[in-house]
Amino acid sequence: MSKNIYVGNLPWSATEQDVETLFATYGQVANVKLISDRETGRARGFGFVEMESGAEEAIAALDGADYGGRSLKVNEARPRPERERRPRW
DNA sequence: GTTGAGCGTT
Repeated sequence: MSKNIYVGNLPWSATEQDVETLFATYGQVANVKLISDRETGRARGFGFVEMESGAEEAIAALDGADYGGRSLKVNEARPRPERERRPRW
């Protein structure tokens, strides 16, 4: 099973591979999802990392860690309200 | 050619 992690305060030039490499130091990274503005396509500077293992270690190690001259914000991701909207009929 | 707290598109 994997664990969802929220990562923020990322540099706008950071890529998913950068985050994956960073988190892969503490565990197995299953998936990386960087959020960018859907309308403009600009990077929002935060994303989500799904880890198979070592998630807590990565959070503890990377939360507040200096990356790109900025302090990273790493935490467990909140559960998403809904993934898909279903009509009631 | 920009910006800076936050929780995501399927």
